[in-house]
Amino acid sequence: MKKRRNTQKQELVLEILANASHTMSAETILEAMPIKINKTTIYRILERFTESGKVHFVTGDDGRAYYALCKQCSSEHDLHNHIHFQCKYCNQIACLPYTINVPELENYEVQETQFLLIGKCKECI
Amino acid sequence: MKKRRNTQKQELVLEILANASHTMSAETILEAMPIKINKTTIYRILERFTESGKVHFVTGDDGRAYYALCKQCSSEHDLHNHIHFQCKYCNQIACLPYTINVPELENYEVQETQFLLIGKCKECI
DNA sequence: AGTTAATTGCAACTTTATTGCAATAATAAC
DNA sequence: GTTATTATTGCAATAAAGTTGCAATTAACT
Repeated sequence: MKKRRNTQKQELVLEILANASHTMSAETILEAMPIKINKTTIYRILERFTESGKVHFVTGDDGRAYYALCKQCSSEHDLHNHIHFQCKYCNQIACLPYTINVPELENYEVQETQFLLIGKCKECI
Repeated sequence: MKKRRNTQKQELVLEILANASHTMSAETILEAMPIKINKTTIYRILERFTESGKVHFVTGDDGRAYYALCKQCSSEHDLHNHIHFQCKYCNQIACLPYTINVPELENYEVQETQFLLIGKCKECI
């Protein structure tokens, strides 16, 4: 993969994620796009950013992927081991500023984590 | 919903999960069934058991739901706050005997949790 | 300019899970 | 026991999320 500077579409995805207060699904990002863009492109942009460590995602218990800019994540190879909260009622997923200590496991090599709390958020209580 | 004793199919689902060393997807359970059964029925049985607290599930980062008998889960309203480990290579998800302490959050009411570690398991290292 | 490689769009497709409806089976009421 | 009621199951169709192959476009490099 040759290094190339970000295209306009890639920048827009980053911008949208940067301004988001919650994680966003691919579809929501698509809707937030000010210009016409194909959904496959969105998926591919997100995939590349996830691989490069700019973006991480949590899989909600609805099975959908929710993306966020890596603001809290320190390094390129961060475990993304902060907590996410998914509200069952408004279905939003937020990144919370709480980090979970990943235990040392003999038989497993941990590369990423997904810590998801599920329940009711302040808006919906 | 009236109380009724488990049907044969429901018992079989429980039995399969009880004998499993890892969590199982709906499809895997279907394949493990010794008798003919419709996939919709599997989904509905799993849904009921999940609601009643006999079974819990984790959503893998592939978006699929993986089910397990609640062996480690103490009460009916357990948070299922033990760790799961998903191997990226063999795609198996295991319940681990490590419990994560759920932090007290001001603005959120936690009802369930999904703690997933992702990486490489002993078999695949 | 011409070559090479990355990016994007489009349509078709795969996979997982859900829904509506009819058929069946189990419990309760008589 | 027979009937009424309610839960369970099967089947076919559908929904939703994400993926794939291929052609077209765009950007960088020489």
